[in-house]
This record gives sequence, structure tokens and C-alpha cells, in this order.
Amino acid sequence: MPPDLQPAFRALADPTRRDILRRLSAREMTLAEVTRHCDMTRAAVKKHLVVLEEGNLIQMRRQGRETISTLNAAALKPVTDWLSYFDAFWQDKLTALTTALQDEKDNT
Amino acid sequence: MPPDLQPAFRALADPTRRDILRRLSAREMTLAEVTRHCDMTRAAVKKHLVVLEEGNLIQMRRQGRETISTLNAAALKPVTDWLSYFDAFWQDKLTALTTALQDEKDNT
DNA sequence: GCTTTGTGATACCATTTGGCATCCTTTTAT
DNA sequence: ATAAAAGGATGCCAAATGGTATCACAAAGC
Repeated sequence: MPPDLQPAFRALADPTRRDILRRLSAREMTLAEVTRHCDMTRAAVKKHLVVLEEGNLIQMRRQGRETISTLNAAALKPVTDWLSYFDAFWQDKLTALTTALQDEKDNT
Repeated sequence: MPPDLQPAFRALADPTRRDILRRLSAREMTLAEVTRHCDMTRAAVKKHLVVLEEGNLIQMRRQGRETISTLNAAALKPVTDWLSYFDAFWQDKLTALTTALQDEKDNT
């Protein structure tokens, strides 16, 4: 049974959340740290983190008084797998184009 | 300059639209045909198609009285490229896990 | 103990989103 | 010439989304 892709795709649909993911790829960060980069209130950032967590793209753990968010990049695999289904189509088109151009060159 | 990923990610965020994309991978279809599979009104389907077109994931052309939608799978490449940035992270984790399990086995 | 820092939770708000129904126009088919 | 089929364009609506402000609370620092 494949996982439900919806929460992950939903989480990826917002530029702020995609930006957060990239930052978390460097290192895990507290809510305050993430907020520092985001130009919006802590509450707003927190909402984004919750959406990312619902998509299983990050994990949050409480440590003392701070909450640390960690990237879970593996959760992106089902997404790339879904997208890879289409590789054959655009690659075919590209191959056809390349072949066509090559033929054109040959016929010169 | 990389293309703006937002319209594509936005388009992919809806399950109906993802479903339409897969159907269009088989063959191009008229609005009426797409609607037949979607369990919603033609107007609603049309809106989805517009969003897909804004994401450049499909193209629409008028032919006589019908509008034909065609998949543009190549537009998914920037999306997969963006996602591939994270491959290193989850693969590293996976490699580490595999190595750890192997070590454990070796030490038995 | 008191203050500061980091969060959680909640209520509220404007905009976007995903639907519908309806009306109008353009092609085809009879 | 009509009628039927395929769409385009609008207007409307409820719910989701992305943001704010505010209040309450626990953990750290002095």
C-alpha cells in the first residue's frame, strides 16, 4: 500500500515551506531559529512546521523549552517516485527531438 | 535562471489534478472526456485544467468545438530537479542504516 | 524569587480554493 | 434551419489557507 501522497504534496505547495525544508537540510533548528529567516511571526512559522510534520517531511521534538525541527528527507521519496512515472514521457519527447535534429543534420 | 516552481507545485497539490495528469499521459483528451472521469461538473474540471496550464504541465488547444488538453511532462523536470537536491540526505541516512545493520550482522 | 526566553494554544481576519449553477456562443449533426 | 453537443465566462458559496495578535505556561538565567 503506497503512502498517502496528499499531505506531502500539500506541504510542498508553499514556497515558505520549501524554503524551510532546504534550511533544515543543513541542520536541525529550533522554532525561533527558523522564524529568524522567515519574515513572519513565530505563530505563522509554527503553522508551516505543523503542515510539514503532517506531510512527514520533518519531525519535531521538545528539548527543554525549545522545539527542534529535523528534516525527514526520506519522506520525499514517494513524491519523487510518483513523479518518476512521467520521466518516460518527457524523456521520450526529448529523445525524439534529439533524433529529429540529428536526422536534419545528417540530411544537410 | 530557473523557472518559477510555484505554479507547478501548486498544480500538483491537488489529487484531482494529479489524477488528470496521469490520464493525460495515456492520451490527450477533450474537456468532456476528462470530465467523464472526474465526478464533478465540467466547470470545475475546466478550472483544474487552467491551473495545470498555469503550471505549464499541460497545453490546451481549440479544435473545432472541442478543447484538447495535452500533457507537457517535460515541465515536471524542474520539480524533480528541486526534489533531487534532497536525495543525498535520505540516501545518506539509508546507507548509514544499511551499514549499521550489516555491522550488526557481522558482529553476530 | 523574578525575569526573560521559547513555545503552545486560541481567536480572529482576509484571501484563495474548489465546488456549483447558469447563461451565452460556437460547431456539428439531422 | 434547428437542435444538440462542447465550451467559455460569471457569479456565488463554504471551507481551507496563510497570516496576525494575544494570553498562558514552562524552562533557564540572574
